[in-house]
Amino acid sequence: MNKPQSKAKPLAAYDHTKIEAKWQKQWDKKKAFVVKEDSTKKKFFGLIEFPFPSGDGLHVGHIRSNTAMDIIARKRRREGFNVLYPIGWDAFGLPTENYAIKTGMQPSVVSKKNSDTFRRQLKALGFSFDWSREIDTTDPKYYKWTQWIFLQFLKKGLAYKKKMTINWCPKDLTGLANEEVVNGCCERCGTPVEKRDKEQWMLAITKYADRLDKDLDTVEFLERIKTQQRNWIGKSEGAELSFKIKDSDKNIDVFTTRPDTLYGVTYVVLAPEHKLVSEFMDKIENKSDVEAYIAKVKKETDIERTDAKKEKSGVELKGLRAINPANNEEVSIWIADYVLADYGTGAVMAVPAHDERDFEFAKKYNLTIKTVIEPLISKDDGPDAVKKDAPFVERNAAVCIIKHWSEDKYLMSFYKANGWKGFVVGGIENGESVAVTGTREIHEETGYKNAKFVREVGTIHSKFYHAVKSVNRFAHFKVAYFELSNGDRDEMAEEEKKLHDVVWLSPSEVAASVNREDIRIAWNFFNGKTSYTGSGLLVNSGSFTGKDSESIKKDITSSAGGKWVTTFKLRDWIFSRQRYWGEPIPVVHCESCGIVAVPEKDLPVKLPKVKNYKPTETGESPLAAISKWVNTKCPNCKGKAKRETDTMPNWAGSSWYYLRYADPKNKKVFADKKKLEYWTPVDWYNGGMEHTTLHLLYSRFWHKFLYDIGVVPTSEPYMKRTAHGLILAAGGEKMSKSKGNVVNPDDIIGTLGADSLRLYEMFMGPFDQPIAWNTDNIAGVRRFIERVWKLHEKVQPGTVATKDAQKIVHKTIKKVTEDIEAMRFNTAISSLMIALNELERQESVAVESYEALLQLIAPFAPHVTEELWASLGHKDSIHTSGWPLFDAAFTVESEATIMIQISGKVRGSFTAPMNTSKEELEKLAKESPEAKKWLEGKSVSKVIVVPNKLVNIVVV
RNA sequence: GCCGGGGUGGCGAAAUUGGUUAUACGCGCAAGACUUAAAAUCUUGUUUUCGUUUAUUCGAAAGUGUGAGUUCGAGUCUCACCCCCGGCACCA
Repeated sequence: MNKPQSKAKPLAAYDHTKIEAKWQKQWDKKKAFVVKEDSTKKKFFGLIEFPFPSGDGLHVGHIRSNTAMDIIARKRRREGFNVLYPIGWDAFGLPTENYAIKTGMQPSVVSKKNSDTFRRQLKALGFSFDWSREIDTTDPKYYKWTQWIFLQFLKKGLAYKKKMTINWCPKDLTGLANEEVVNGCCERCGTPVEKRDKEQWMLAITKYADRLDKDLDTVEFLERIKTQQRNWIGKSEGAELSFKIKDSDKNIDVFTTRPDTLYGVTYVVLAPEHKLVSEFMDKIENKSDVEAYIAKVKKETDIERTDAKKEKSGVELKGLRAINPANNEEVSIWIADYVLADYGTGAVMAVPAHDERDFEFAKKYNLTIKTVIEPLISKDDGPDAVKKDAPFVERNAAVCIIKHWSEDKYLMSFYKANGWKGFVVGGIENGESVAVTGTREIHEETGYKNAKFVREVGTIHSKFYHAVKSVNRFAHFKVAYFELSNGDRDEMAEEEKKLHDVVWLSPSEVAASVNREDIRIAWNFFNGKTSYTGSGLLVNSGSFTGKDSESIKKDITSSAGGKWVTTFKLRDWIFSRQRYWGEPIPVVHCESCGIVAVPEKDLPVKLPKVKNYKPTETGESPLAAISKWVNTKCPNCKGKAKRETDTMPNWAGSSWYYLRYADPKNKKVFADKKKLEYWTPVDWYNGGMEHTTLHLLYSRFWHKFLYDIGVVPTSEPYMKRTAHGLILAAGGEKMSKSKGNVVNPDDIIGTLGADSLRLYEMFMGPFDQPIAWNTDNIAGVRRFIERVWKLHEKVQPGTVATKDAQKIVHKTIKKVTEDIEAMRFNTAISSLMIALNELERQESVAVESYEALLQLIAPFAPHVTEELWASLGHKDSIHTSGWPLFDAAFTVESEATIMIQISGKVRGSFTAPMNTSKEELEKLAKESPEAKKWLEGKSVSKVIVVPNKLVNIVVV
């Protein structure tokens, strides 16, 4: 260690422009952040999403993410890690191509110009990137390996060509992947997508669906990222069952997660596109109706078709009947737009009693609704939770819904003890009917004499612990509906009056008061507006009647000859784009051999330079027009062949770029295995939530594939994934060029400096939360930097740090160290400000205190701290100095302030040594003047003492 | 509809695990100091209501989206509801 020799000479005024340029040059020259593999050191691979170099220049959002990871990277370096923090350009993509078309420039030229701007801007922010590893996805030396990976997919049969209906963007004139369609519109330009039938290259991501889902358990991703990916993959387990079509040898296969409701099937529904519909068309009696309906559905767009709010429609296939495999019952067959052709088997069994959509459909077309499940509510928490060791006692009871004789109001009992409202309930005696029990109980509990039984509504079962009787109760509530014919009423018995009042409520008031699940279900039953979709006890279900619906799903499935299967919502990845600016797909179409892969030795298949790369209306890539490039020889038979003219989506290059960082210049392999073993996996990856079901999912898929073919050492690419919140424009809207509300970082760097900008973006709010830009607030962090600069004047060589100064410094070390790890940058900076305020109050500041402060600020504001560090006489960079450690002796208080509370209200405080005994604290509190004042004339009923915190004296 | 995240001063936001008089830190605003003046800088103040004092002051109560609950004690826990943001959505 070199000894600092502070001269305590006043520094010149803080000139950010000079300082920032000076140190950036210096770091570049010294290759301060260039790393090599070093087996003696632990590695840390920190990653941010490499930017797409758009013509708009760097966005303040990039800075938020990059600064956060820069702070972490700088801290790791100083903790002794060998840190890889790389950068590159994800430069293929439509905006560049569109701009090139508009201006007549070559996309490669536009791209180069844009990445030059980005590089200049990133360097101006002082990020500690290893610039020697810079990569560019549009560099043939890079995309050679993107193409190579594609060939491996092809070899394993995971890349395949298929004619299918795809989403086509009429503005960008290209096909899109499912992940790129947002609410039926193109993710990039917002144009509603169209359907087109096209030959497409596909990647079989569905083969990895289960692992992509399951392996989320092995990585440290933010919970919301995991949920979102799981959602998207959409794993669902259920039964596949076959309904035979009567008088034929064909079956309708259906997928269901609720085989327990099989006995409640009253019809089956096919998607209008289902192939059985056309196969049986001649047998359908109402053929013309059916054909008309199919034609109508085909005309609808995806958005119209899948709007859940739209009223469902359908038409019966008359003359066809299906047979329920469970009980051989015949049911009708329908086609309807609410059944999707491409999910499950494209057909469903309809159970209107226990499925919302089926219910709605059945109501509309007057189809049978057959109840096969009665709700069973089992309390598993609270004081009435079922006790494992207590016996069950069954009991039948009537629940009475009672209507007023003249108004649309219903009777409820208001229980005075707990404020609950409920319907009149009474035990059913042996052999008694609900009607008899109900009428009797209504009279006993409410006094009303003329209740008339109208109908039974349904049954609800309930299991709970009956504390008074010390048994578990298994109650069967029969819900019945009564109407009062008039208001004739006897006086309520005294003991009933004590328990509850009688209140009349309107239907909406009833709905608002039913906060217990069983009462709510009873009320819903009565209203008949919804179906019961929960679990419970089976009825009308043959040999399964009386069983618990959850536990017999698999049994019912096998008894009906079905099988238990897993399905996914995830679809295979549409990998072709009909545009110029992407990696050419490295295959040729040979007249005699068909599709032939370009030999690996011939990679890369370079993008030809052309004059016109405008996309075409025909759905053919512009490359198709370049006959010189297209016409080639088959590598196999040397016969005539044409090159594939579709290109890859821009998600291709980004699916493996982090691997290339480990060995960016390798010409023999995409990355040397030893280097991969040293650097990968990525330890910490920060990026945007918008990539969760795109880039993040795609790259996990590629990585797993590369792992399977043995070329990468781990099965997951990223150990940890975090996400930053979006930076919005001042009004809270998205920043966009068209709205003219984009903040240009160059301006701020010019006026206030990169350090201020970095500090502001970290201080503006919680890192993971979206936040609106506010230029005024940058002044605060700029002042902070200036005050740190000025504090230098108070640094005197001979000064011994006071106890207070030491305490605040060590507390700050602790806080900043912890906050950086948790990405709580805003509170880390706030604690640095508090420390500065404290040190400014000192007469003079010890060198060690000031140094510690600078060392803590350094990751946030690397330039000004480097300058001040040097001014203290240090020859080595502050960014190679060890990360400060705190001494617990200074962070633990020796005295505690004890609050005096009287009946929970704070009335005063006193100080006492740490860990003073409870008895002592109580004594001290009672002797305090505040206590004396507030306790006068009162008597103490209870005293609560929390050591080191408070004494609460409760009085009456 | 379902799944996440959130609702605290004029604004961005703090508040270990329920417990040191809620609003740290920053912005803004107000007053003062310095200055011929302004900017910059520094100092002080800045939740609301009520009462009190000529005034500086002093005192009380309420207060973290709404309503209830648990507790000696709730921004923090429970229940119901309202609103905002993000994702998924006729997924069988």
